[in-house]
Amino acid sequence: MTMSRSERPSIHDVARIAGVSAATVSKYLHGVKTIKSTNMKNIREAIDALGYRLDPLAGDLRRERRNILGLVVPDLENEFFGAIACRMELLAEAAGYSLSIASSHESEERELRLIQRMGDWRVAGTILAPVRSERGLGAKKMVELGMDGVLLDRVESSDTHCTVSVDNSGASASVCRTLGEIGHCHVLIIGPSDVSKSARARLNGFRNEAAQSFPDMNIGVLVLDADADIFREELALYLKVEKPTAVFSLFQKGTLIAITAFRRLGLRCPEDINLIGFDDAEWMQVTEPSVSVVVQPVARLAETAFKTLLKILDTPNGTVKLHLEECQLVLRGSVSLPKTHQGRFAIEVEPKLHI
Amino acid sequence: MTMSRSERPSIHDVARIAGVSAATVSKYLHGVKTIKSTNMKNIREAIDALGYRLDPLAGDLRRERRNILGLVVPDLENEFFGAIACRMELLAEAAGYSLSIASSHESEERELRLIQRMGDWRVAGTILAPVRSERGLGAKKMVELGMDGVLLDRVESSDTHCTVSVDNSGASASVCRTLGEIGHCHVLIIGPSDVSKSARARLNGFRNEAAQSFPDMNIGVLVLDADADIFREELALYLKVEKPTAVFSLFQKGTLIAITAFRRLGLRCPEDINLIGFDDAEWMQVTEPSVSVVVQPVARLAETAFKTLLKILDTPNGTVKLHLEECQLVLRGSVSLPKTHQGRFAIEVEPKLHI
DNA sequence: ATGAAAGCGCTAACAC
DNA sequence: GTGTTAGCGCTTTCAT
Repeated sequence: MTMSRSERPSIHDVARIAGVSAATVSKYLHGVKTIKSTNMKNIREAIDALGYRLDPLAGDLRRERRNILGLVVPDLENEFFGAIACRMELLAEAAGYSLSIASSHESEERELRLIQRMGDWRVAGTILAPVRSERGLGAKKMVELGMDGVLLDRVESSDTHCTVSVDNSGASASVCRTLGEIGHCHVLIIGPSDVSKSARARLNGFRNEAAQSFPDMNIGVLVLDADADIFREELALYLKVEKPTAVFSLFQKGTLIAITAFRRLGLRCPEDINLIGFDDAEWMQVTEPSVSVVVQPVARLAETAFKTLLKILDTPNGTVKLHLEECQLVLRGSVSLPKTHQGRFAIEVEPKLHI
Repeated sequence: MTMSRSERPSIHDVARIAGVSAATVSKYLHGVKTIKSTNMKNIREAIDALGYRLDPLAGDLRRERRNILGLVVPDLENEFFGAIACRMELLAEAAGYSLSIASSHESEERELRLIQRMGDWRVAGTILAPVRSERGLGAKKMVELGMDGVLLDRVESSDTHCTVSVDNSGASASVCRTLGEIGHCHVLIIGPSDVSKSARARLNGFRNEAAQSFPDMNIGVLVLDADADIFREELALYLKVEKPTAVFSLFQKGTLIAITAFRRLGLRCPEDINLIGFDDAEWMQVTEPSVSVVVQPVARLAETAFKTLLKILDTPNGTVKLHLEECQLVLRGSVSLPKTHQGRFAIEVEPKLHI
């Protein structure tokens, strides 16, 4: 009773031992119910005896559509995308797919190559969190190759893709309203160097809300375009000279830099200056003061993107659509809150530490 | 000039158009030099005309050994393993492999299933960062399935696998020496609930060094076994009652909790109490005070593990071996440093902020 | 309810 | 140098 010629038993080995054909074993393995029970028993026993396991790769080669999904994120070292990857992994698994995870290391050229590679693997669908936007190199390539997929997180609406993103603009408007209502008339916004869609949406969301609700608000903008240390000095200079009463950081790194800048200037927060950051992190609850932040709904983001992808795979002619997930503004020690406050977004004040 | 029957051109389409056989195209694609230059040209043109791309899956099915490597880590949300995954991705790519990344979500049962799955895919080799240790479910399964691979990061030496890890024990000894030389006689060590090999090595490394060099040092140990908030209260109670002069946290979360506990008790750091944490993070340079830490050499860890794996794939009978990578103790504000200090490990005092 | 046969796209042995 | 042939391990008609 020897195996074909390879190390590992194939479906034919199982078939031979069970006294049926490979086709029947294949059916058994795929849950086809119309199999004589004696055969089922024989097959089961043969599988156990051999320790047989289906080779997903071989199946995928034969199948019209492969059971593989691709995920491309800008950076796996980033906790946010790490969390996204974690969720996707579970979701893909639950849906019977393998997930191929890759990261573009914040390079659009690499993003392009990764999309190409996903295409090479003929993945059934791809979730792309682009480096830049829905019009970046990767998204274009997906169209060019006719690949199904959804765009995630640094995107606005697109007419070629379904996109899933956080409501950056709305969340920033909420931040603006919060600061405005407290009475801040001069806010400095600090943003990342890259011109990612989300950063721009955050900036514009704030500006538009200010223009509408607080026309007198003075808004400064500083962008980190070189070294972090240089940026910190620029920031310190601005704080010293212009004396804004609040800082809104559009990205985690900026939030960190702002705190260190405050400390070096001897600025007390929230007494001398207030701070709100976009995107939460564990350490932000531990700094002195703890940082008020816009919390992004990572899990919901992943789920929406995934469900949308499955829907696209089901119905290739689905409508192209933008999904927006709402954020939550969590106020902590870095903002001096007045007695009453109300905003369109959920606001949680000094929550229990979730470490 | 029609393609076989599939959407995408196959190697046969290229062959037909170029007027050669598929075998020749295959050779061309794999860099075989002995091809008539007119044929090379024709092949190149056919490939361009069709937009042909090699299907790695089909090739892998045929090949004796697949060009896929597996990476299993405990948690992708964890920056440390995110960084590991990032490096591995690049290394695998450079070596001509696809990398399949999966995370066990800190569950040994899941780890087992993931190893099984890597086996199903017949990956050429697997890098496993186990949930528990070199004797966990995943490592056992690898042996059972005869899978080649190396174990990474929560491991000591094993006689079934090559293992790559940080010198936890040595780094902790260095921490012990540092604290002892400063004059601390009562140190509280806080550890994670899980009984991971690294946590145990860190604890023992400290204890052994203390036993040898500072026999009078009083060492308390507190383990986080339930909720973080409960743990913080236990910690606060210990600090208040036992009054240790230094805390050594074996894990990031513990470091965070220690800082908040200090603040709530009104303990000034480093005046009233010193703190050293194992494993660095960006925010640790921003807290007040900044946290002294043992920095793990992530990049070197990944490289060593990867190189070791390649060596194993080359020479199946290589010697089983433990690779230890040295850590670096970085002293920041949370430790009150005396004038002179020397240790076996590199010590960097108050470095420039790298944000 | 089952099996024979064809083939997914590629590679490898070997003959020419 | 190049082509022929024979699969890799599986799925999928389609006939029985």
